[in-house]
Amino acid sequence: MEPRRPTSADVAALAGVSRTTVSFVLNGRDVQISPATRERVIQAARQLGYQPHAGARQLAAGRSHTLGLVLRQSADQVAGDQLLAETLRGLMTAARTGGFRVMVEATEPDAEPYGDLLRSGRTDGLVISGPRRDDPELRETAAAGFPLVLQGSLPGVKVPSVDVDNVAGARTAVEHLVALGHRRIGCITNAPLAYTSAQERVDGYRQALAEAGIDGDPVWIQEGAFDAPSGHRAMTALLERTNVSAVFVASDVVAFGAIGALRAARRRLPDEMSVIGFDDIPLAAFFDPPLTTVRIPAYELGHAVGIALLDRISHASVAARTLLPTELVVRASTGPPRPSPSTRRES
Amino acid sequence: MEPRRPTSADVAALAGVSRTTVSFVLNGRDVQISPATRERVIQAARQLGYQPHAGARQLAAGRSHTLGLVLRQSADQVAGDQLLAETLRGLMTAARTGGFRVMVEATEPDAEPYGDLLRSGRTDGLVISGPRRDDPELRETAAAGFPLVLQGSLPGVKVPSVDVDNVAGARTAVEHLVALGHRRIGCITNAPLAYTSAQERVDGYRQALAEAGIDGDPVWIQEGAFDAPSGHRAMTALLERTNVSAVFVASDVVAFGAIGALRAARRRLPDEMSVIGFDDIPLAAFFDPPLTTVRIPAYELGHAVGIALLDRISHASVAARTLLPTELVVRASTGPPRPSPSTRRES
DNA sequence: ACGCGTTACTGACGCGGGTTACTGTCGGCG
DNA sequence: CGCCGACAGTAACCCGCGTCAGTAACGCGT
Repeated sequence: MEPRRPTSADVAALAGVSRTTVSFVLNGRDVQISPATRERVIQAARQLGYQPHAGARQLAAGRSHTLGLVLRQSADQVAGDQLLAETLRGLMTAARTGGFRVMVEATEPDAEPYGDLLRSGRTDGLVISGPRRDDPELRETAAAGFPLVLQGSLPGVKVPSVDVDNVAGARTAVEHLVALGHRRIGCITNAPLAYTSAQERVDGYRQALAEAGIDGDPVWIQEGAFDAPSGHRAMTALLERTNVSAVFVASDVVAFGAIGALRAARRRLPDEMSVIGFDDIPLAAFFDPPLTTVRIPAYELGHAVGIALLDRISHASVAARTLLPTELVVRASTGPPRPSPSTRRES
Repeated sequence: MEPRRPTSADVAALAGVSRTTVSFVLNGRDVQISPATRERVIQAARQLGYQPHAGARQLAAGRSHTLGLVLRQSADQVAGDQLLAETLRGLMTAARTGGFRVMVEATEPDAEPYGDLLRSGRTDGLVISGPRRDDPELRETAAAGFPLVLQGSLPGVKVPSVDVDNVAGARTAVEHLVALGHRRIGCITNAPLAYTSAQERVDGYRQALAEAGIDGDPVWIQEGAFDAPSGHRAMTALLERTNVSAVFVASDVVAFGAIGALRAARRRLPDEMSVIGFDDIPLAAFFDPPLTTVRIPAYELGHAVGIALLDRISHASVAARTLLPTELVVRASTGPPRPSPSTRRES
């Protein structure tokens, strides 16, 4: 027989006060309790190892003190997400400052719904990570007034979002290539363009080209899709169909595959081709060559999205859109273009 | 004004039955309800979009239907854990089959406790991931009778554990090197030997050497510590102090750093040095060269640990120790030793 | 001495759903 | 015809806590 867990009534009995007083003291309500009593209650609680029952508290107070993180991505994407752990850590840290915990739910897009997390009161709010363009459940849930915050961007949805400044980050990357002297700059996306982040990074790429007075060529842009093999394919296409001297790959993982293709084609980095990535995953510094990339502040992203959600839950005002700055990390995969191998191609 | 969420009383009213009946039907209790009534209740619940209140249910039934995942590692380790996402997915999938959700908690060792997750009733059981040798809280919590399952191994603790067969995996790796003809085989650990997994992998390495009739040299073994830089350092030491022709690196991430050191030393893989890793992280296939390694079934690991915990919670019997098999994945970083550069060293 | 406002605390209700013991009804059988 | 048991369903209590309305005691001014 286990010694039944102590309840607030036990604490009250031990401290010689009413249960109400215990509740007031432990929840730090307005000071209508004498310091002496307060201390007695606290001691009693400590002595008993009292821990409020989460369910009871939730039932009575109407709040679960739990945040939900919904991973709205395919299994492969989740598995390949190098930054998830960091983002999660940031989110948990933020949650903890508000006395919250984090519940994680991975649902393939168009598969199981997540709204029950809210409707069952299991969570007080949700962080939706990496949604696609369309998500009916998102609209419904938001319309129902549940606190939601997007991690990522989704134009046209009235939900606060926190994201990395993809456009600026991509622009920075391409500006770096331009500064090195490149004029023919390819782009491999991190995902199909239906994904907002992919679109934004391409936008940044285009902006940088425009600012540099470079006429882009649509063929310079190839689509990647989250993983290294897609980068390999895209780079192969780029080598076949263009003569770019540098490539902005909007994802380190994809860049990894792209570099593999360069290796297979016996193109040396950075002499014969510069490659700049995006994300700065933990292993980026250990690529061969060490990858120049654009750092995403993953921890801060998780933290910021957590704070935003906490604010929403407490009805504080939340910026409709928060963009976190990225940072250029120059390593060894980029350099000036070679004078000119001049293998100009037609068309 | 939001339309208050429907309660079981609403469902009961709509179906024209008592709340008790609703509860019986929705929880699938013994068949003392006529099919017609049953159907009416189900329809009513569906029509109202009824979702039981998690807190109330937890309070009444005493179970939260929530699993906790406690990451007992330093922030850096969590960030660098390439397999976490997969393991988490497996755990969530297992949880879902039992109607459970997953709550994640990352606590630095010796920092915040996690026992309150259990004592507050927020979770019905915990998966403790990657504990070190010692953890007083673990012993206490286990002794208090809370359902715990370790993901990893911790000798001497009476808690069921699920882990990868590190010993066999390491042995397989080294046997592979032996089969290629190597006799001087180094080892870089994945972590300090205080970590069980590191110790086990070294044990496997030693076993394989012994079986092959090779007298190991203590200098052949260098300690890595989770990240690539540690692998770089360890490999540098190995190059300076030994003349091994192959190295078993007990972690792909560490191997990445080790390969960096080889590159810096202008040693070509696999001609001048074979390297085999452990884990088979998503990027392993895209190393240069593609890394031969030992695959950890990360998803299955998470799934198995989840099932074990679910069993413990429902008082089913659980194996004290479950070991999942690994799989050798041969890529291009290993090959036969070169005939003999014969730079035999003394000592 | 009395009234009145504080201060310090408590009684009792309700949150929503699980569950136990009970009631009423009907068919079948002796 | 009367009794019994199975069947279908229900009333009422309980889980542990937050909280509002209320009460007792006390100080203070007149």
